[in-house]
Amino acid sequence: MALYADVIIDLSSFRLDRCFQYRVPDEYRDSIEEGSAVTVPFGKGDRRIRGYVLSLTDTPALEESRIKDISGPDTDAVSPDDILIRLAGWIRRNYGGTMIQALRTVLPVKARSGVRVRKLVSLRVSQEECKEKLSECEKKNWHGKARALSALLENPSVPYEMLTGKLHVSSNTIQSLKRSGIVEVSEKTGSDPGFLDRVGEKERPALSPEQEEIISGISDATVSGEPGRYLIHGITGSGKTEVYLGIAENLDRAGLQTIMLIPEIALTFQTLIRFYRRFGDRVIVLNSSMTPGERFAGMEKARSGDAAVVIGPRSALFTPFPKLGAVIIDEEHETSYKSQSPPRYHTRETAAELCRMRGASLVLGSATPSMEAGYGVEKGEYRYLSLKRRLTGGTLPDVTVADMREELKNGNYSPFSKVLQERMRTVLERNEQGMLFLNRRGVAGFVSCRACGYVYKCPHCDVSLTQHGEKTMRCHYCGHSEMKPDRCPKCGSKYLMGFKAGTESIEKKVREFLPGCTTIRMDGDTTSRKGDYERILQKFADHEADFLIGTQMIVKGHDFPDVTLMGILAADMSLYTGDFRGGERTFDLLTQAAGRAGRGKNPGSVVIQTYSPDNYAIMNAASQDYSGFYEEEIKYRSLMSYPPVGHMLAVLVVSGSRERSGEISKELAAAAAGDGINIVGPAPAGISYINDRFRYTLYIKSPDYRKLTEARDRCESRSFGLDLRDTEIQYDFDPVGGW
DNA sequence: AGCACGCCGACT
DNA sequence: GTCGGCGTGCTC
Repeated sequence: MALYADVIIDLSSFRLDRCFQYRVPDEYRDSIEEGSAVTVPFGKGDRRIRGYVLSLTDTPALEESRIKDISGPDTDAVSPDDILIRLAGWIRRNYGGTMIQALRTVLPVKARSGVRVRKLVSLRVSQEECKEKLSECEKKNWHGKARALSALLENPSVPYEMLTGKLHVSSNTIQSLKRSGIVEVSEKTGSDPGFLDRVGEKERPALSPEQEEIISGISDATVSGEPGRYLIHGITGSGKTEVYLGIAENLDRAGLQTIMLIPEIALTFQTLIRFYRRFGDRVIVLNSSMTPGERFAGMEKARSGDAAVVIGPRSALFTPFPKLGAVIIDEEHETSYKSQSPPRYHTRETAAELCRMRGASLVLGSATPSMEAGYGVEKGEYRYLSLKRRLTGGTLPDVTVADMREELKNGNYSPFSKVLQERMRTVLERNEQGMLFLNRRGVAGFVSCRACGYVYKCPHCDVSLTQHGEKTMRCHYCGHSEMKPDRCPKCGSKYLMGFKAGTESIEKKVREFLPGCTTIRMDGDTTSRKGDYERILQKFADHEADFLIGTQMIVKGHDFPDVTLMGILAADMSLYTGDFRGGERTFDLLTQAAGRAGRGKNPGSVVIQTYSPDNYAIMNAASQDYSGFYEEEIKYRSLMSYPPVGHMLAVLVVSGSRERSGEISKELAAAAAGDGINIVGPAPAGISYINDRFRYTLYIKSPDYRKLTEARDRCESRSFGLDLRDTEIQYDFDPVGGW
């Protein structure tokens, strides 16, 4: 009966983003179904190309003679099931791009190759002997050996790359340990982390009543067929991971699987080990260092139902489990959950859709929930659960806000306030450690008054203006521009400046200020090579420097027990980056930064330096008050109709000439126009010129998301009639991070 | 995307 | 006369 198949061709061009009809030969009548990956002849030369059958019919849509036959099933490709196809369709509709791009993001690559040989390092001596050796190494300041031994003490066997990679033990060091007969190096093939069978059972931590309640609440509801959406709000160290484990375990008992998502590069050995201890080889781990073959093996294991949990970054959302119980998104507010290439999907929303389709629960976890999650709670779409107690000990740090306007008034022109200077001295005297955090997001630079803190903002969009050239300031949303005046309109001071300072100059100033102190710098420049990041953190953990100076990357990281001071040098930098998420980003960064100090025995202190001490993001971060921040921020979003209250579609036009970009973006703006939507711009993009190409952006706003997808459809149909050679158009719904 | 067809300039 | 430039249009 099904004679014809609507096939989507595996070529990502928006001109081919539609179905082509093929005949299903008799011999494949049974084997080809909806979702099947097939090989079809395409184009003049009938070149063989992969396609996916989206639907089957028995009526031809065009002349019989023009319809070609399917060559056969494509066994080198994975065929998506109907849910995955529907999810891909949903992604295409909601985030733009082509259907084939959506399918490609949802499907694993089939490649049975490149299974690496993994080497394992394990202990050849008893625990006691190892402990002795460890203290010996510590005395002799053999940091590398000490790290290796303490890892081996925790786990009888550790992957070789884990030691050389994350823990930065050189292969020489391992050789030396091997020669002295303390460890042995064995090999294991296959994609399973081979040390599993040697990971000992460890006693489970006792659960707090809070944790128990959350675990059973979520898993009972899910198992009994009433999946829900939850937000777990809990500070670092409040035991979120234990809750995730508990949920996954309960679901597993009921035969349901769990997808555990973590931000990019955030998968620590510790987290991993905890999942392995609980689930053994029924955990699938996905990470960026895996070959396509290993990834595919993981997906097959999931499909077969042999696994209980998958842990990985956003792409792990598409793991084909037979019976999905829950998707857990840890650190849900992290920006890496938004894809930055088409289709620019957001993991949180896509997971919500997947869970809806599959009857699974969605669990978000964060110490500083996104505005989207908070708003979801407010609207009753998410159930709010909180973990208030800090289980791992350590006291909340004492936070001081230093008003840099006052410092200037008092003649302090250095980048360090008086308080910070004092605390830095104390750190050095007590042989403790300090971190200095320079927020360098938003390179372009806002314009502010150093005397009173006044910041120039767009009169229409209420985001900070950005300096362009010597004399002009511009809004990245609507293109509004004005001259930079000589004097501050509020206080008349002439200390108006675009904000800039680098970690390098700060490092120099620290050394000048405290001669004899040691510093390490961590930023884009010092972490260009693979492994630099871990190496620097490890050096600092080994107390090889008194101060660590760096950008946002120092905020996330392991606990440093000796760190008692966190200095945030310019809290304002992330506040005024010319987009509407500045406040949220600042609150998140400051809260996390504050949490870095005082993780050990000694109490910590945090100094936040700012020109806007009464800004609500800064004030609420200082008092660690999430709901206070949320209340203020949602008012602003609501007033300006920014997400999550309203919705916003960014359209980026890139072309080789400024005029063409401008013209095309104007055409699209005209095409997008419609009822209930508001068009802002077009204007030159934040970065208006890169790689000899000119970029314009256009923002389309509406309280109703559907109106935005409709506007996008109008733009797409209009663009068929435009000459788009040398031109690229990208769509980004509810953007995170700018262009 | 890739490939053919097609209509203009300098070459064995 | 013909080889080759890439602009234009189509692919079930």
